[in-house]
Amino acid sequence: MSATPPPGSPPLRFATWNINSIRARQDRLLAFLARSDVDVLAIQETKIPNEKFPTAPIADLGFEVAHHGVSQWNGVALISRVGIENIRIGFPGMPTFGQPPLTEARAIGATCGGIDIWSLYVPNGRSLGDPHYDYKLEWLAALAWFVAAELTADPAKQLALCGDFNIAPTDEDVWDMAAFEGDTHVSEPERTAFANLLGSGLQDVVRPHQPGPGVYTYWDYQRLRFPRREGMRIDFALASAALAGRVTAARIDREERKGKGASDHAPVIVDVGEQP
DNA sequence: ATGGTCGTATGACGA
Repeated sequence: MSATPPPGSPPLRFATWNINSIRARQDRLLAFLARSDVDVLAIQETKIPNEKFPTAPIADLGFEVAHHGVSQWNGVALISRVGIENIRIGFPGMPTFGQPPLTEARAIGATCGGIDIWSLYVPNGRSLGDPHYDYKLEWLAALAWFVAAELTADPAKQLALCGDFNIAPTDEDVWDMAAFEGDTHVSEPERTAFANLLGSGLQDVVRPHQPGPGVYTYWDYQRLRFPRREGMRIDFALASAALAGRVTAARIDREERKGKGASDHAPVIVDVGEQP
């Protein structure tokens, strides 16, 4: 068990990646950990219950794992070689879905290398007017409340929200707005919810280093979307002001989307400098 | 050609 570094944190690299099934992507995940030099990786859609999660091969590479999965759906994890402490399953006020209420595995948080980091899988929404769409908006509103409370308690907190937010915040974040007319991910309520989340005290720390248009993190498996460069920017690393000020670089590992057996999402990687 | 593909309780459904 490694210790969390003391305040005055060292530089580190963290990343977020919707891997779309740990079982289908285990070899790719291990290869990514081996080559990317990430210290902390937030993954989403592991699609596996805790007891089946392949912790051992990840541990062999020197990483600790905190995974939250209750079924073959959803599932989130944090993978860290700079310690994992203060593990939190879900966030206070996180909504449930349906009746009877279902608590889904969409959020896990921990302190890694002096940063409070969360792996989040925001509900997809399915379609406008679907109960799942309302759930998505409620989930995002609750998340904003949680972040506001965290930053009110400690305005200097090093907080990172990583994950698949299932929202393209601006028209630039999709390849063709006409293709998304009447669809989720681009609707005004979703974009307002995302803006409110930023308003709780967070910044997109990738965009300043990867200006658009044409910068995406997700490409549908269908219709040759990836080779046609027809994607969406829906995966984000959002940071509190104290952490955002330390970010020195960020990139999207588009290479990981290539070839047989790729996830439909690419990893998003952030470099954090030493705390001044 | 109004789909095309992946993933999951392999069977419809979710993304």
